[in-house]
Amino acid sequence: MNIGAAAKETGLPVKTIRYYADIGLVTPSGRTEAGYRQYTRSELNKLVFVRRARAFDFSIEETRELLSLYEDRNRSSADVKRIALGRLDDIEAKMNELRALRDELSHLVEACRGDDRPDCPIITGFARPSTDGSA
Amino acid sequence: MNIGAAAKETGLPVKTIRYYADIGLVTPSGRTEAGYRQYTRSELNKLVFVRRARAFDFSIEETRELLSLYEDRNRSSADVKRIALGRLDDIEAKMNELRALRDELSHLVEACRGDDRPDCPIITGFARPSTDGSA
DNA sequence: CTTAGAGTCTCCAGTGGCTGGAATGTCATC
DNA sequence: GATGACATTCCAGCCACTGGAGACTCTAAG
Repeated sequence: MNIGAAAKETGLPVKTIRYYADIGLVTPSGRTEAGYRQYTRSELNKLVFVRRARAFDFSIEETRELLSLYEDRNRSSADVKRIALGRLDDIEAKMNELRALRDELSHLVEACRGDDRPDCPIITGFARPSTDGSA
Repeated sequence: MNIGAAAKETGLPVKTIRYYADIGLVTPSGRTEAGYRQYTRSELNKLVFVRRARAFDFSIEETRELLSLYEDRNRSSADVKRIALGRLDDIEAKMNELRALRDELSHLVEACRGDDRPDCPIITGFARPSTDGSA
């Protein structure tokens, strides 16, 4: 199967599949005489796996690790769980960060009249140094 | 004031301040004979403003826009509010995305025994194509 | 057989927002 | 005058692609 068809099957852009081949994440089983990458059903499965893992914001390196576990018939589920839990922590941390951001920003937005007058708590809120106001 | 002192005052790395000068976000008022960037109180304020805006995940271009509003004595607060509301929408969207991610991933994690056996719902969950399962 | 168009190849450059490092110059202090 | 902290420029790298140029290959139509 050519790269274009593989792209359609997996929902990944052609460029991305080529990139994954370049970095050795999912390498095609072979090439045609003309040099066209050939993908088998098994590689398509791996590509889908990668797409899903990436959709969960696993990094390429984490995905590579998960992929090797995916391919390892003798893996322990503990190995996989460990990685997933780490990712879950990252997600929680990011969410907390965003929540704090949203709360602070929405306070500022609510305090702002949003009319044609110049006074704006958003601007003044940004101008005052909240972190390290030593000077 | 030299760039190092400006860095201390504003809480920004020297490299970053230099970068902001390069891209014309906050340009130093002048240079010494030796070519050292000189920062005035006013530019320090702008740098702090930028640091705060960036901490809110405003992009450099959004920050540039906010900064010009910050400098504009005749701005309307509506202009500022519009930008901030857009950012707030981005934050909400990102949070929803992360929430969905977390929920799905934590389902998988909960279903995984995490022992030395190979069966792992995380792996199988990734392997099945959830988006576009046309093939 | 030719031609057009779609698909594929490689390679290079750009994205955003810095960050690290090399090589060089300057300033203050001993 | 030597040391060390600070400054300069420029180039490269990060991440995970993405776009584009220029060349080749395949397929279908005429």
